[in-house]
Amino acid sequence: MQIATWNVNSVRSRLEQVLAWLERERPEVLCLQETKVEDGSFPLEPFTSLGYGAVISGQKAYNGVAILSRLPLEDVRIGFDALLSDGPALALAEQKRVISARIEGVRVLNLYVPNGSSLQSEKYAYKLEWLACLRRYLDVQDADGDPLCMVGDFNIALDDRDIHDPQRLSGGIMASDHERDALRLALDERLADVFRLFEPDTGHWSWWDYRSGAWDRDSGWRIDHIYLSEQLQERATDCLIHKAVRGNEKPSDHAPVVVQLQWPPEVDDDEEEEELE
DNA sequence: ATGGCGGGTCTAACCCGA
Repeated sequence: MQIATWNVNSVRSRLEQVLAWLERERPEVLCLQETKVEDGSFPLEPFTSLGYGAVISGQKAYNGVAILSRLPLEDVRIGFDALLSDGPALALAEQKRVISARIEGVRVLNLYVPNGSSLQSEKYAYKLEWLACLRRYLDVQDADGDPLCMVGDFNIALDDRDIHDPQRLSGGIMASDHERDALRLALDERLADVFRLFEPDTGHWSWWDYRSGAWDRDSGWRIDHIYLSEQLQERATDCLIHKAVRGNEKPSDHAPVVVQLQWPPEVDDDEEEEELE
């Protein structure tokens, strides 16, 4: 089972590229961020034609998330307010950044974390509030007991290996202590960045700025992540960034990230014998 | 570098992203 995440920077602008990639790669699940479209205008039909069901939560011009799946989507939850009824969760619900569904018994949570703009900005305070709310949301969600695959555009480089020029950029937006701590607090030992289970080295990016020739200079950041709970970490065999997609004509500034899972777990011989007893 | 590019929509002396 393959689960992918991709900030497409407008699903309508990127439609032909997303469809071509889906036809080629055929992941069971693709989570989209920055769809930038209200639900009534989301292009559902091209995806259903390829065999993908969809659950969506969008708004005009900004943000927007969706989960596309060739397997049944169950128990869909939209916004932090699906699990939290307090003031902060309700206030954060205005921006469409959170959607989840259960797929083959796995809770797939798709997030578009606020960027924060700059450390002095009100948007940075919003980002920290949002991450604090994420932590509380995950605490409530834990009661489900389902294995968790949390994906998305986190707009945070977890450590300096994830930045092309840490000397210049570390400590700034997307690489500051407060936001890194807030994300690590939300992860709280229960979730692992699956890319790092396979690749310890720097030099692997998922986002390249449209400006300043960042792509040509390979000056990127790794800010698109897939986090797995313990049960799924043991089932992961691969996590790849589809870098070539960033070289397309009219690309998104993000590349897709894909995890390969042995899921549902194969029943091995020992277990079969136990079941027969 | 209050820069760069490329989405969006109130098509602009616009806003926003990362």
